[in-house]
Amino acid sequence: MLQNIPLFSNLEQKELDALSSHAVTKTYPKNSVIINEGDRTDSMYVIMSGRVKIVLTDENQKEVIIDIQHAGDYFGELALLDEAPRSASVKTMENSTFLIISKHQLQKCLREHPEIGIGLIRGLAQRLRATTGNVKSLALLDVYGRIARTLLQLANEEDGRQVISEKLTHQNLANMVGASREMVSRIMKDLADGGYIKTEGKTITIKEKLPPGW
Amino acid sequence: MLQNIPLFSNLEQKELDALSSHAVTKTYPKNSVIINEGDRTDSMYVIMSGRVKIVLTDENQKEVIIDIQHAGDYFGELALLDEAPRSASVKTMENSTFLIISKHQLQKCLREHPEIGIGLIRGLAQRLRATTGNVKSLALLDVYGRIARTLLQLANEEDGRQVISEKLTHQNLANMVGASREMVSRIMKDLADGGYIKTEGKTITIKEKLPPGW
DNA sequence: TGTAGATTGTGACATTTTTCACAATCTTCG
DNA sequence: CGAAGATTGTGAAAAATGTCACAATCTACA
Repeated sequence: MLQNIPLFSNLEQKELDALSSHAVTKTYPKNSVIINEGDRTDSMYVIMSGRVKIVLTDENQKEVIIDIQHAGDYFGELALLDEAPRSASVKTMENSTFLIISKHQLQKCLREHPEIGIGLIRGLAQRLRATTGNVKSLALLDVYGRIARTLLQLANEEDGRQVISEKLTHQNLANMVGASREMVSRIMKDLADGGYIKTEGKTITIKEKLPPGW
Repeated sequence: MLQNIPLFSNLEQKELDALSSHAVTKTYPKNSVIINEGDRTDSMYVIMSGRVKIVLTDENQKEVIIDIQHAGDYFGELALLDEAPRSASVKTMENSTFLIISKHQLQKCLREHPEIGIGLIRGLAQRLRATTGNVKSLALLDVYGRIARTLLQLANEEDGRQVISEKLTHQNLANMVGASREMVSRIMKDLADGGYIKTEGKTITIKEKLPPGW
């Protein structure tokens, strides 16, 4: 299973076995909290199946979703680099199972396979760029612009069409762009009415280039 | 000079010499653009003197300031990790001089001194946490809250008082929190009137705990 | 030391976004 | 299948924030 994960893909079979034999596999039901912002836990999690959201939460439980991850993705790796508390929470959006690798275990593995470290760092750089992009959106775009950007980022080319297969409620989208659920509903409706997107079942297709400023 | 920079502080004198002898020192006047978001340059810059702002810019020149850096700080290190274009621009806020280290040069140095890599990574982790905190503010706090948070972050303890020595215009602050200059003026005035902060010359003192929600 | 340019303060309005309150659909799963 | 719970759509009103337009200070430097 691990060999499908880019981060570990160039480990040999026996290393993979070593890693997974020392790691714990655990399954959580939908809506479980896996990591709590502020906690001082330090394991890294590889998603074997399911889906999670990485969130920042308010004292009033208002949340921002900074990422949604799927099987093959991993989170919690920041704890490897310092002793700081968790910077975000992670919650399952579906029944999900994880491979949980302890900091100790992973560090051992890193010493033997420095190339994993490189991968980890590259991933970190990507996350920083993505998060920086988020700041840019939040500070410079209005709600419409943020939604448009988010939709485009979620979309994958599928025979000439940009398709979003991620199952998202308006509330989810709202939490991703830092806006109210109602605002998202209205804008999604406008986009659909304008012929820019089409919702079929749970997938959204972007039909035309989204209008730049509306 | 380099030995005062934490990142390089545990290099021996001759390494420092080697690094700086292969690096270029350059001075730029106030308001120069050092790095342009989107460019594919890949040097790292150490600030020897002066002050810069790391900014994200709009097509209409509206900007967000994601960081302000001083002598001893460094930027541009993300380019070491991948081939991606610059994720932000850097502009001098004052006449500033930099030590410019090429990617090639730094990589050589890294091979000989892996501990520098560790420092670099730690710094990266910190930046990611800081940027994540920024997203949280932008998405969950109103302008007042974002200003309060920014002021507290800029402040340093100085004989029992929280003092901000950074010289900031309201426009700067506005660009840091993603708000209009006028909004910042009004809120700063309210804070002063309420006795929460006091501006003396160019330094701001936070007199009392800032009211949580106002 | 003056003065041009930058910065700040502020009222009046315009715009954007949120909030509230329901009704109307969907979905899920016992 | 059917009911409970989630999700969506929408109008009206409130709240937050931005914009504009100046006047009043500051500040830097020629």
